Amino acid sequence: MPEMTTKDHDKDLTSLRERMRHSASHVMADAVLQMFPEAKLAIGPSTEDGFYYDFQVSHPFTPEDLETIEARMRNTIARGLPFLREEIDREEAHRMFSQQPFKLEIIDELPPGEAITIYRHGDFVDLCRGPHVDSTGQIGACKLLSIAGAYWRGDESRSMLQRIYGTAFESQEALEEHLKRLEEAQRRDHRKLGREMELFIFDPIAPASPFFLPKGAVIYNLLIEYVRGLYQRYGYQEVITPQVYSTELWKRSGHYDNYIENMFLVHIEEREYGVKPMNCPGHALMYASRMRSYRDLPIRYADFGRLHRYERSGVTHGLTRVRTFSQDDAHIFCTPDQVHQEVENFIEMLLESYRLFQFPDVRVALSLRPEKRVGDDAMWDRAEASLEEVLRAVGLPFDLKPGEGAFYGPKIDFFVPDALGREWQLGTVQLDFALPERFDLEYIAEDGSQQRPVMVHRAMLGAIERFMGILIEHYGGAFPVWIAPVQAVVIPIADRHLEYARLVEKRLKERGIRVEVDGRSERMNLKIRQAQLQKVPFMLVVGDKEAASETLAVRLRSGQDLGPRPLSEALALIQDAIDSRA
RNA sequence: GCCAGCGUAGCUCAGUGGUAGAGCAGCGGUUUCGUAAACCGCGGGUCAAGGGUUCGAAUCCCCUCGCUGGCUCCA
Repeated sequence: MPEMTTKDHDKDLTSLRERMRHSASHVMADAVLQMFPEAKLAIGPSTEDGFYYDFQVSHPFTPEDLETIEARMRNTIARGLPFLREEIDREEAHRMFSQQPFKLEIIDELPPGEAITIYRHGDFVDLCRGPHVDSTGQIGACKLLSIAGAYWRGDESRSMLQRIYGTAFESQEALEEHLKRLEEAQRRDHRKLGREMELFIFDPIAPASPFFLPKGAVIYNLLIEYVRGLYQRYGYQEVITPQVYSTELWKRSGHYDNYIENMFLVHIEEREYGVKPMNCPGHALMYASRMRSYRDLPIRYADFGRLHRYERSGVTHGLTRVRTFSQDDAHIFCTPDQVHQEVENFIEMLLESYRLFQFPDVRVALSLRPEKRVGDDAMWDRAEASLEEVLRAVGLPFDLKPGEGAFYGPKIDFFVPDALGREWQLGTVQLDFALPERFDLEYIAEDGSQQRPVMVHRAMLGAIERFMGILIEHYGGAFPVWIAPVQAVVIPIADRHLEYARLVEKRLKERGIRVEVDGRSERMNLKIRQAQLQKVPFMLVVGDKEAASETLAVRLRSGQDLGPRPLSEALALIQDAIDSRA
């Protein structure tokens, strides 16, 4: 027998948990049926770190119900009932699930000839492909977590079911560890940190619209400044465009037909205007403002313009889904031949920035032609192939998402998870064949003919707001020094050290370091504690010794005490940390 | 938009039909201190908004707004 490797062990554990959780969902459905015999069962799979089951019941589940269900589940688990697999034929399946319309729907969609399997434990039976653990006794420690609504088949036009989420682990310790991780993640929640660190606020007077406080604005502007630096190297030109356009523009761009319910409209002097949800039509106008030669291409217009989108109530979320934001948006106008190189250059720039921020779990998706689309198949073939080639050329693993592309072209999206593992789209690069058509964009080719350029929409960080939200959670508020809103706090021990503290402040400010002096008549311990909570990278303590010797006692937010350092050395230390962007 | 939950002081929260509370923060004072919370005192509320039930509502009901967790959506 070969020795079992860690990898095998992980795989076994994953498979055990999957079977256990799937089994737990059956046990939960059993408990729900005991309490509500008229409940209709939908589906109950295992998930990344738990399971759920969807039910249709007229009685809305309450938190108390959850406790009762959990108690019944524990009872079933304690009884150690075996899971029994059976194969049945279609007719029998119909009979068996005659009271379960959702199950009937699933049965009818199974390809003919495929075996129909059911799993039993005790008196409960469910249509199910399996696999399960051998007996309910093997389920381990489980806990129900929340109640949510979910559409049958994920279809908004069909009934809303009640979903119960839960999780199960092989041991009580593993379960508790998981719950602790969740709590830990909640401490990193950017909404909580944003308030505590005075980065931004929200006010119901402008729902889903952040107000960036001075410290938040520092980070916001530094991100933009960073992107500007990249643009300089990668050949982008920044432009500034209007905020509000007559709806004639949105009719021409197609937004009026496809996006109007997400737009803020204003009526002035009997004319209708739309606040821009995107920059692209404005850039198309600039492109079209003069004759273009193939020699001018590619043209790369970058725009940090503020966008407004009326996101449906219920979908907004802290900084990560807002109604007003700006993106590191740019549009590249190029010849079809240049598309590959442009997309590749963009991905290179994007990966450079993601490396800087040390995102460990970037997921890449290539979205292909949707059913409703513009352009002929040959064009889509070329466009999709071109994006796929680039991904292979740069060696990025990616998921294919058929049907998920924009109506105007295929796209590559970059997703990064928040503290709780929810994925958010940050970067995107989209090919667009529709807008150049609608705006009649042209360039004169080498042979003198008029040609249609391709438009590439692309954003690297995506919405700065969303990016900041992810960044806050990623670092738990302890930003790298170059981006920390306050890089150093000078902490005088007693009032008599204030004068020297001010001198230190002056020296740091001369270097452009973002420094504050905590000059309150408070104890040093309190000042250190508060600087720690604010995650300030450098705490510079000054007392009698330091004032006398022109030194600083340097403390890091890790808790490490570097002891007294000459002023010049401390300055160099901070400067290095900033310059390295680490 | 849909399902469910929540909304009490700046923040975190207690208060389930009978006079609105605590801690932190804030303000005033005392303390001048060596690496994560000194001490004493004082203010602070349209209990989200509106309507209803009741002798009486933070508490029960209706409606609106906002937030949270999901679902759908993310052009």
